Amino acid sequence: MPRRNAPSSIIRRLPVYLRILDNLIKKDVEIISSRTLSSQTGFTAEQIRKDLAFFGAFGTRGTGYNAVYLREKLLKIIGLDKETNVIVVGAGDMGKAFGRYNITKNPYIRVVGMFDVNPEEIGKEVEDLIIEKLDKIPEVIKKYNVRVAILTVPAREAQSVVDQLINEGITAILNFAPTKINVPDTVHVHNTDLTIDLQSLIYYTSTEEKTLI
Amino acid sequence: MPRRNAPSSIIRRLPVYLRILDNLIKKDVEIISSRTLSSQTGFTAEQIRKDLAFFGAFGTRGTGYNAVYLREKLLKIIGLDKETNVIVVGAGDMGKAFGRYNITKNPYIRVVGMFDVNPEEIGKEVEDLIIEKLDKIPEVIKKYNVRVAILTVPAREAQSVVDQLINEGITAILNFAPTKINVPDTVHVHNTDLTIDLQSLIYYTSTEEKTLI
DNA sequence: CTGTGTGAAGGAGTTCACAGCG
DNA sequence: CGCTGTGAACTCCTTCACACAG
Repeated sequence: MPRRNAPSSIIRRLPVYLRILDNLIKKDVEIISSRTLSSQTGFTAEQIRKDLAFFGAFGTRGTGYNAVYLREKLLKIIGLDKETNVIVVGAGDMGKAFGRYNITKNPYIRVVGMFDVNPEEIGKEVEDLIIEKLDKIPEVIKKYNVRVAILTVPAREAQSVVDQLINEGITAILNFAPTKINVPDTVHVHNTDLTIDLQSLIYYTSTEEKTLI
Repeated sequence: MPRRNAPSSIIRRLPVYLRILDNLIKKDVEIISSRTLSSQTGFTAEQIRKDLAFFGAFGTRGTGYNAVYLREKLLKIIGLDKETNVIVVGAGDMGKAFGRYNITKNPYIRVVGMFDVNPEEIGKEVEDLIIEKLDKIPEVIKKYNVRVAILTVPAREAQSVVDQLINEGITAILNFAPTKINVPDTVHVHNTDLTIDLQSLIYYTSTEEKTLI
């Protein structure tokens, strides 16, 4: 469907549109304009139209976008029209949080496995999952056709775990380990690093004080 | 110290440099080149030099950067030369994870309070913190001069909590609630949204399969 | 006359190529 | 001669302005 490689900046906004659409459809909204999407997302209306137009002309001039139709298009573009299974590697506090809290409430994505090295953690239940040893990963990947992994292991273990995961067929990694991980071009990584995020926020609090003086 | 408003893209890389420097200094490395930083961070050497040069000439031509000196400069630029206190609002799994796991190990940042609305959670201990009611926030903010909050409440509560926090003096928010929050220009927000991150990753796994066909 | 779709202009950040200094 | 520091070229995205369709 994409005419050429879509800019990652667009790709990161699509799920935002999808979420707004889901909410509005629940409220029986049928038609939605780029202006409405703009006020709910904070992106400009022009940008939203450009983003959507990148994948095709989904709207009706003078009217707006049909919410249900646009939602279906977005699902297809993102790849959420079929269920996606993911695994969580690293069953620390953070991993457990993802295992139960965030994802189970998401209609499109399902956590099908949770893994850790720590023998004390093995066998513990997190929601409907049982924490297993890392060497069970290949089995689960095969059974559920998993391509996406959430990585919440300590920094020093990250690279070796990543190497294993890639070897076993993972092609996308959501990395919460506070370190750079090396992957081949075929694998996509998104890094989220609390320390980096916090420290860069602190920059703004301190410069604000400076400029006020 | 910044000559003009620093681009946020630079600001987000500074903590990465800092982390590498900390690691290298522990190994008694004294001089470090932009090339070394490049291989450890994945950013290009030119970019790293530009980033650092934005704040001043910290290196020595022909040699490189003095690790300890550069670290001190970075601490000062980011605002980590003095201890920064933060609070966590929302003591769900995610909030608890941040309360104990990630931040207590960070030498520059200290979590000084953890808050929730749920009466069942109040009084529970997380590491050396006791979960308190939201109305205790002003007290803690005053006592510890807090400017930064980590927000891990459900989406529907986010905006009202944010309004309170800003009212009480918070100027920077690390937002984990899966929703857009509205703040005045004086307040900085960084959004981290697991669902958005996962869904955009999934885009790449599905397009990869398409292009292989 | 409303709201989408889009070429053109503009802006922000990155890469290049090299000057400058130890 | 090595590695930093930096103007200039370039690339990518965003904003603007308007044509176009209902």
